[in-house]
Amino acid sequence: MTANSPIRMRFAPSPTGHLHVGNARTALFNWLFARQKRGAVVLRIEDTDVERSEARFEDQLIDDLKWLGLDWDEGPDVGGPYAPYRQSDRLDVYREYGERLLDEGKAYLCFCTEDELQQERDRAQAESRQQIYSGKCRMIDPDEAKRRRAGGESAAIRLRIPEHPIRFHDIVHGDVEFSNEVVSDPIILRSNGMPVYNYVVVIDDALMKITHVIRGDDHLSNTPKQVALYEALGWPVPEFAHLSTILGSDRERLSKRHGATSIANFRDMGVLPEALMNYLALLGWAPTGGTREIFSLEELVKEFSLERVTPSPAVFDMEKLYWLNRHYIKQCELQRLTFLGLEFFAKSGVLDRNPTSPPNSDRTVFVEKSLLDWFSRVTELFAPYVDRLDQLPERASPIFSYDARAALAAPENAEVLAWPQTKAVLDRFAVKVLENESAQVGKLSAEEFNKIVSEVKAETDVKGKELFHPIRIVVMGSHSGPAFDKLIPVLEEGSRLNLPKHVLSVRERVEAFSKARLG
RNA sequence: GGCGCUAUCGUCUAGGGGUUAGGACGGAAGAUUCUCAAUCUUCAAACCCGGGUUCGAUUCCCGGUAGCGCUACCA
Repeated sequence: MTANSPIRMRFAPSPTGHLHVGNARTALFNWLFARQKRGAVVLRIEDTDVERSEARFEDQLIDDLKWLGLDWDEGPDVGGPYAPYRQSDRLDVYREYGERLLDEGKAYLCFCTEDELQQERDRAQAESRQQIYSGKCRMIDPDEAKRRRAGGESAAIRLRIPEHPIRFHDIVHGDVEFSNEVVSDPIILRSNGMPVYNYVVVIDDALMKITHVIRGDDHLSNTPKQVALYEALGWPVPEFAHLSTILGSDRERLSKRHGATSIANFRDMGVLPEALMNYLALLGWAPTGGTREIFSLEELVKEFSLERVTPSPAVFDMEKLYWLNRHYIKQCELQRLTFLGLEFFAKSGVLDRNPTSPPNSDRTVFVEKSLLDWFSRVTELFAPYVDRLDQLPERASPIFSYDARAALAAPENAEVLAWPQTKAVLDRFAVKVLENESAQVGKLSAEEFNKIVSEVKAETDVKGKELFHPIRIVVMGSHSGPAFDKLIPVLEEGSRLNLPKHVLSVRERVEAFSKARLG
C-alpha cells in the first residue's frame, strides 16, 4: 500500500433485506473515516448469493443508507470509474482472474464432489482433527485437469494456500497471524462458474483500489484466505479494521429475536436518524477523554479515529438510544418534528391521509395549513414526553379521546376525587366554564381560563394541587399532564377543526364530566 | 473438536505500573413544578480467575475460564 495513494473506502452490503444496525455501524465508520481523510466512498452490492439476493432489497438498502444521512461517491446508482458496482455484473472479471490464477499455477482445479467433501469433513470431525480440505486434487497434473474439465467433468477452482504462516495488520486488533496449517485451500470459483465471496471481495477491493477495509469481525477468520489471494495475484494488501460484533442484552449476536434491529424498524418507531447514528458511533468508539457523548455527523467526522475503536463486543442498549433520541427530539426543529409526527398520527387514525396525495408517498401526509399548524402545537406539547415519535398519539390521547366516565373510575384519580375540597372546586369550575361566552363557542383563551381558575380559587379558598388536580381531571381525564397555558388553546382550536374524530372543547368536557359525575 | 478474537460498574466506555479507577445510560434519594416529564444536586455500582515480571499490578507476560466468531462449491 503506497502511503500517499488516495484513501478509498467501500461499503459492501448484500441485498438480502433491510439494512441491519451492525451493517449501519460498519457503513458509518467507513464513511466517517473516508470523509475525515477526504477519501472516496464506494457502495458495492454483494449479490453473489443468488439464493438470498433480491433486486428490490438493493433499493431498500440505498434508502436506508440515505435516511441515515450517508452518501457515497461511487456506486450502482451513481456510477463511477470502476463500474460496474454490482457483483452480479462482474462475473466475467472474476472468471478471467480465476483462469489467470489457474494458468500461473496459483490455483488448481478440484473435481471433488460435495458428498466427498462432506465425508472428509465428517471424518475429520469424528477424529477431532482440523476440518481442512485434504488437498486431494492439488497434485493432479494441470494439463490433465484441463482436459478432464474440457471433457465435461465439473470442476471448481481452488486457491493454493502458501506454505508459510499468513500475517496481516489490523488497525483495531493489531498484528494477527494464522498458521497455514489451519487454513484450507479455498474454492474461489464454484463448479457452476459462480465465484465465492472470499474471492470476489479481493478482486473487487483490489480493482476498485480500496485502501482500507472496515468490516465486521466475523470476517477476521476469513482474512488469511484473502491475504493469500492478494499475494497470489501480486497485489498490495489493504489495511484492515475489523469491528466488534453488536450483541443483544443476552450477549448473543443481535438478531430479530431482540426486537428492532433493522434501520427500517427504528425509522418506523420514530427514532431520529441523528440519534441512531450518534448511538452507533458510541458503540465501540469513544472520543479522547471519553466523556463527551453528543455528536453530530459533522462533529464525528472531525473527532473520529479508527485507532480508538474498541475490539471488544458491545451490547446494544435501547435505553441509551432512547436517551439520545429524546435529546434530539428536543433539539429538532418543530416543523420537521411535526411532519415526522404526522405519520404516526395518521397511522393511529386521528388524522386522515389526504386521498389526493400521490400514490408513492405513503411516508408523507398532506394536510391543510390550519391542520398542520394545530398538529405542530400538539407535537410541541407532547414530543418532550416521548422516547420515540410513535408514542406521540398515545401521549396525546387526552386530546383525542376524552372519556369522563373512565376518568371518574380511574384508580389513579380516586385519591384526588375523594379530597373533601374537590366537590366545591368541581362545582364552581363547571359553573364558571359553562357561563363563559368564549367557552360556549370553543374559543376559551388561556387568559380567560386562568381567570376562571383564580375565581374558583378565590371562591372556594382552595389552592395548589387541591385546586389544579381536580380541574386537570375534568379537562384531561388525568391529574397529570402538560401546563394549561398551552393545553387549553390546543383543545379549543382542535374542537373547531374538521378531524375524523371530533376533539372536545373545554365546555364539552365540562358538560360530559358533570353529566357523568352527577348522573 | 481445531483455529481466531474478546474480557473495567447491570450496559456503553475513559484510563493506565503507584489514581479517592473518571464520564454516560439505567437505578435510588433530594430540590423545583399544581401534576407528570424535563432540569439540577447527591448516592449506590466495576478492573474474570491463577501464576509470573516488578519495590508495586487493574494496567505488561503466560495459563485458565467464559463469551463470540470462523471452520461451506453462504455473505
